[in-house]
Amino acid sequence: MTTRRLGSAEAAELSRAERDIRARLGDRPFDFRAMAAISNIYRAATTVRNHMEQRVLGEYDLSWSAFTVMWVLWIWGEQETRHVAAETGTTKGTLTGVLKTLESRRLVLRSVHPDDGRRVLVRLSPRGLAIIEEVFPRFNGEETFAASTLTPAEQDQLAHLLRKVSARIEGGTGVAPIEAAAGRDPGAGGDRGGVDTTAPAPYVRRQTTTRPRAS
Amino acid sequence: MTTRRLGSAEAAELSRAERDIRARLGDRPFDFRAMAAISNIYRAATTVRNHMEQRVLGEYDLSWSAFTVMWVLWIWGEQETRHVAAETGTTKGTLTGVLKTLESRRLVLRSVHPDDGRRVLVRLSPRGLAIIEEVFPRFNGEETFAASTLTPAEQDQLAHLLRKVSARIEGGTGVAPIEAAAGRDPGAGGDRGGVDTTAPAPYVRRQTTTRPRAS
DNA sequence: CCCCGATCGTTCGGCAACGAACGATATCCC
DNA sequence: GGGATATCGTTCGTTGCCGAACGATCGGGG
Repeated sequence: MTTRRLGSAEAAELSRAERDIRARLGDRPFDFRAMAAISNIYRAATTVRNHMEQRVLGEYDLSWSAFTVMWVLWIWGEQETRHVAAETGTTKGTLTGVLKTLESRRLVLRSVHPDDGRRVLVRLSPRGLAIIEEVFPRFNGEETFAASTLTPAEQDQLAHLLRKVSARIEGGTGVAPIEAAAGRDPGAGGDRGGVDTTAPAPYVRRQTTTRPRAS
Repeated sequence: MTTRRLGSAEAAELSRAERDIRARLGDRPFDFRAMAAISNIYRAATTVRNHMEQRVLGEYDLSWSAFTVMWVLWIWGEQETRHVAAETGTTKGTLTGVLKTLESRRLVLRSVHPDDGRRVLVRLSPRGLAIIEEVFPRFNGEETFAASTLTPAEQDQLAHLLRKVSARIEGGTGVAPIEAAAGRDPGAGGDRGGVDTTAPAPYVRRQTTTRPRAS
């Protein structure tokens, strides 16, 4: 397939911003097709997250991260904190703070691992369980709403395409040539005690800026 | 890994997390199809952003927000800060901090609006211009990489589906209708299936003006 | 002129998030 | 056994990000 000029059908769908970008950069050899696909992922994600925070989570005074932590504990039950951190996509340090907040509100309970004094187990309190059982159905209702302009087949297609993008990045090493990235298992050696290493929970958050520091 | 024997074509593709969820919640009337579609948006976005920060932005000591600000100034030229805030999807308060950082590194320049002492104009410095012209091609190269497991037609399809989701949420009213809130004008048009004319810049963190806090 | 409301950018408090450093605990190996 | 090493969660410093409060500035009306 040759790189073709912008078709009118696609042009009609472009946002003003996307048209401006082509007006500004159109003469340079950028990959506008990939740019549209990838950047719209980010845009949709922030839109969805803001929607959820405003419509559902705000009412219960839950942050996104607090919700994801409770959700993980709901699905998988009592967990070691390191598993929760991996599953929610946060660092250990962040999780400590989130758990402190949740514990102060008596939504989760911490306890020391009986066989290993270094580890800490965390689980939902009865109160936390009641909250998540009330919140999640509403959350899922908003997911239905968000996807409601897509047909069922399109929803499946969207999930399918997104999984391929995630797998590409998670498995690959970047622009540097790699092979068979999609099917690889990069999780060898990681002991996560019954939790999948390669695929985090759906509502993972590792979004705010890190500053990997150059210099 | 490619075995299909779980009842549906999609089942073979589910991550372990997604299978566990169905094992835990499968007897409840949730919309698992929408859940897969929407939650994978968030997961892919997190993956993409982390990838970009580590692979490209980190080398230049740029945060994601700093990059988006510079990118907006690159495409649209000198802007009033309120426009930059709207375009990058941050609040005024956040932008102040980001601009302060960028200005301290001499990547952007601030100046008072000649006709209105309240407003502030911001533009790229020559140094900032050099940086973004060096960074963006690499950024776009990583977008190409991220999308490289998709065919061109699939990339277009992905962008198309995501635009429909974003438009639904940005223009729609949600499950529990809210009006007023005002602040931003989500374009006329209302609920037409998918074409979005008032979208912000691609790499935005979308933010709505008024957030009805609980209690 | 001068007040009044509106607008704009900054400041501030609070939470989230990261990486690095740290102390405590467990395990390995001689 | 006992010291070196590894692992785990917490603490610490910095940045991002938000909403609210604030001071400065502009415009209109009396």
